[in-house]
Amino acid sequence: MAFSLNKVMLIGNLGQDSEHRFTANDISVTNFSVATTRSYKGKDGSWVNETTWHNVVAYNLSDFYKEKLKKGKKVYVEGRISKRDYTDKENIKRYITEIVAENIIPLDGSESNGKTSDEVKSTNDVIDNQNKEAVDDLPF
Amino acid sequence: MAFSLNKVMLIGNLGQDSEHRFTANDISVTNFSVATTRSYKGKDGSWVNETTWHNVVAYNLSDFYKEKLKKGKKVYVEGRISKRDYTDKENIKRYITEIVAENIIPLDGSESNGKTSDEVKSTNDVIDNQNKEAVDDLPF
Amino acid sequence: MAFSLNKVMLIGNLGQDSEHRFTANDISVTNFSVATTRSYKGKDGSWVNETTWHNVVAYNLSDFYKEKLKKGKKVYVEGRISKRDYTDKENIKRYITEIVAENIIPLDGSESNGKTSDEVKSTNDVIDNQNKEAVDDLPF
Amino acid sequence: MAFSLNKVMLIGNLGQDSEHRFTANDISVTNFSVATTRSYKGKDGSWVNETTWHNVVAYNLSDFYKEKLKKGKKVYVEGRISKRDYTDKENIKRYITEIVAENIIPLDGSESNGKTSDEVKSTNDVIDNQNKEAVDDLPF
DNA sequence: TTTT
DNA sequence: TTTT
Repeated sequence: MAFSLNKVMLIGNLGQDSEHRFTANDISVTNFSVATTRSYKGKDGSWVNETTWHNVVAYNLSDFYKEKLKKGKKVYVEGRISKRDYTDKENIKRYITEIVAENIIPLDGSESNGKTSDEVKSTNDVIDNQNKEAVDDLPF
Repeated sequence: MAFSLNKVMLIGNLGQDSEHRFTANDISVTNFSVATTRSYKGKDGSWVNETTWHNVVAYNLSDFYKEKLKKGKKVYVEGRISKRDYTDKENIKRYITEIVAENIIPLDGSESNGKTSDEVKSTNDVIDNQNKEAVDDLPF
Repeated sequence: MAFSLNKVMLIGNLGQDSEHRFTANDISVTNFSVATTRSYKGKDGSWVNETTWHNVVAYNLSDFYKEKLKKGKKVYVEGRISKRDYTDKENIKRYITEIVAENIIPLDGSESNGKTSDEVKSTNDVIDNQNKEAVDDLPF
Repeated sequence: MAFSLNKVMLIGNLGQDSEHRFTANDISVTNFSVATTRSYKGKDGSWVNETTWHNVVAYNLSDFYKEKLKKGKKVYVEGRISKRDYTDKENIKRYITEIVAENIIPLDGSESNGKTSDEVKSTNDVIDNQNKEAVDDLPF
């Protein structure tokens, strides 16, 4: 079935600097968490803030994006919901829900990084590599 | 911080009939699961189908929608990602990720249900009740 | 500035069969229009239906999709807003707003077309060709 | 038909300060334009930037949002595509495509405006007034 | 657990 | 011009 849609769009701030590693296949993997907050009026009429933390994983990000993904920075993330399970050290099966990023837009001021848009290229180009076959078999 | 975005859009099929219950506060709660499938080329060049099951919860759905949400039916769901934890019967803390539906569009043929659009009203109207204060304090 | 987002998502029905042509560069161009309808309560309390027609253009669609895009069929279209101008036969400058499709999902029953998913491939693969350089220079 | 979807999501910068007026019915109307830019590789291999200007209209915005919508500011706009026609001063029938905003998120640094989130309330609350009947009969 |  |  290729006739389905699984799309997530987030705008929020990073809780920590993003973390980077490489797989045995030399795929770059970036992880970071994004907070979104919903405000609603509670029973007593006061506003309540409810924060949700989203675990995001991005493959083959360029250094340009890695440097942008720092603690506190605001970012737009578009991707898909992915679920996987693992067994923790206490031998309990755990389930994880992650957002696999397919497009990232840094939303904070540029702080004059000296890069031209020619150097940066489109975000889409940077991330579309995730669909390469090797990535699809990553062990996570 | 109300300046964030947490949006999910799904198109997929229900794995089972939706389930309905009422809370002590008389809030109608509907649960169902939606499958989305991603196809990608595996290492050996053949197409691989990867299905993700999404748990969806909708508040205060009208009977019209409840009747549409049957096993196998295709549906569009727009909502937000919500996470909560609970302790299972073995006293293990478990985390759940759900989609809280804010808009639902049935995508299957009408099968001539005889309702006029005046009777049905807008989906948005039906679901926007979820933002009523009572709902925000549901115990789940 | 590559740090922007221009995304459109439609679910609606085709008003007519899609039309197909090829450019001098041998790029396949598909055009069709999609209706979306919004219902709202008018001043007198009765429901009013307001239909908007969206002009959609898709590049390099496979025959599989071309055959699906027939009058009356329901479809999901994801793409971007594009504007262009031209001078009509009365020498008046006209402006056109189109949706350039980047993903299409047929939403109507399959009517047993006999194709396997291996033959069909992912919609994304089919349409991602639009980003090839040749397409970006199409004379419209 | 309430079974359709017409959704637009933009992230871009305002070309000018937003403009505000009131209708005879005392509905606040805010207009502004947002630029999005797409980068693609042209035939000669160099990057080409293609900017699209989107006309956005928002109803019943609070002063808080009006003050944020200034020239150059970055903003997220979610809404629907709306088309209307009018006859210009040369008696030519013209067609306009606008984005009717249903959610707006200012994306630039807060510059310490001294408002608490309690004062600001949710963006959604601010804008959902647009669905009030009076608005639906605005003469444009 | 669905669907094509 | 579609659909429910």
